[in-house]
Amino acid sequence: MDTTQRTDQQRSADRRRRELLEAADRVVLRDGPQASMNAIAAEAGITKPILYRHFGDKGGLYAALAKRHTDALLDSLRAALDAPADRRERVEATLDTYLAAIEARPQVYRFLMHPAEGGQPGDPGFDVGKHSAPLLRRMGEELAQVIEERLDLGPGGQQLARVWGHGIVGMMHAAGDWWLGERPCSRTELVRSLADLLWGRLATVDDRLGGPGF
Amino acid sequence: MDTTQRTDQQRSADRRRRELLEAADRVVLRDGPQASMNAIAAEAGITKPILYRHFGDKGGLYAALAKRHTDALLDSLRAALDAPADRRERVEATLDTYLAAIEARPQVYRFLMHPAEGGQPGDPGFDVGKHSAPLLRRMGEELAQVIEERLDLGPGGQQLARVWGHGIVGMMHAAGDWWLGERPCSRTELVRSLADLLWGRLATVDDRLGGPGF
DNA sequence: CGTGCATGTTACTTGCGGTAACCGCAGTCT
DNA sequence: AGACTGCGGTTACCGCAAGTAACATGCACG
Repeated sequence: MDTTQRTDQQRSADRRRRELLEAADRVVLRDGPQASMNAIAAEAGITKPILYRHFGDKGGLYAALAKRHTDALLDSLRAALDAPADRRERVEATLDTYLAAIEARPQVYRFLMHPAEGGQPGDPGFDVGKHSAPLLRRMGEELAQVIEERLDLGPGGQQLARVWGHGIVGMMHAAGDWWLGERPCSRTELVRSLADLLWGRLATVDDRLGGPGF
Repeated sequence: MDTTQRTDQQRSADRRRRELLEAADRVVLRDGPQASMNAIAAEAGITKPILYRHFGDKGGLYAALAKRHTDALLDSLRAALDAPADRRERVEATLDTYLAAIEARPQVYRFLMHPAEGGQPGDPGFDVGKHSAPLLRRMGEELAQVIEERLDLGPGGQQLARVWGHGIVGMMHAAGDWWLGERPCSRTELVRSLADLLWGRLATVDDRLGGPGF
């Protein structure tokens, strides 16, 4: 019964944790990445120290929250990647899925990408080595794995796949970020342009008249 | 004489400003993106309010500092872009230049990429819409311009060039960030892999045996 | 009943961005 | 000379957010 009690407690703790995460989600969706711990606690109907008991520090809460969204997004991306179509179509579907996601919930997206990692706690041991958003890294690694699994890249293929994974993800991210800010064209146009880039059009397009090309 | 006096003052103010920027540079190089205004002021041998008189707020100082480095980096990139060689070589040179820069001074690079934009001033009007690092945007626009100037992309070419500019820059950035953290290969290898990606190898490589390719 | 133990609170500390108010010294005007 | 002004500088402060210590409460178990 000690065990049953433990599990009971653990269950309730997990439920609580989820409620807290959903509250955090709501407030982040409303206030953006600058959501304060106080605000999140208030939204959850409790006070700060409980948050800290559950998540350690803000980074912990961020990590938990990010994991949820990242997992969800990665699931969508995997689905697009696994669709029964040719390579180009799958690439386009994946790009479109990502762009649709960031378009649908820009606030969450910004939170994931810009954790505002600066730490000014008395303790300077905050991990400064952490820099870019974990989301990018995870997407990069994931894509790398898919590439490596499915394409025959020859010797050194694993490394090449990782470079490509991170590179493609970065391309998607930067273009998406820019597009989200300026909305210079439709989503489908953007997808086509990026896919064209990935398909090597940069290498084959002609120079402009009167000078050496790019 | 009013004018001469004004210019004198302006000169000295500009000199001061430069000194301050160099001090800020030093401390950012030492402490990373989390450098505090106090620390910067101390390094410059003065106190906070002067910094604020010169730069308005932290964002202003960041912007000034970022402009310096961004300008310098963009100059290098332009040089690489303008080298007398064929397109592929120029692309590789550009990638290598960027990677060499971030490799040489990772702290500055992190500062530029992650301004820790969160604003908690009493004034809530802080521009939350600003998100990703201006450096990325500027590089993207710059590259877009070069692409648009030199390549004949047909109708809609300007838009395509911008997408590509931001996309390529993002690819470079994400791959570089990952590489800087894990150092999985040499810089030249990374450059080759990225250039291969840009050259459309993704589209032409064979599927792995036994399943549909990526 | 009292003893754990998890849950919750209030009240505090620290450190940062940002500002107000004051200081002192050049030069200038009368 | 002596009051006026502008500018580089400082101290001392506000507000706010992260994070913590210490105290309160409810509930199972012996």
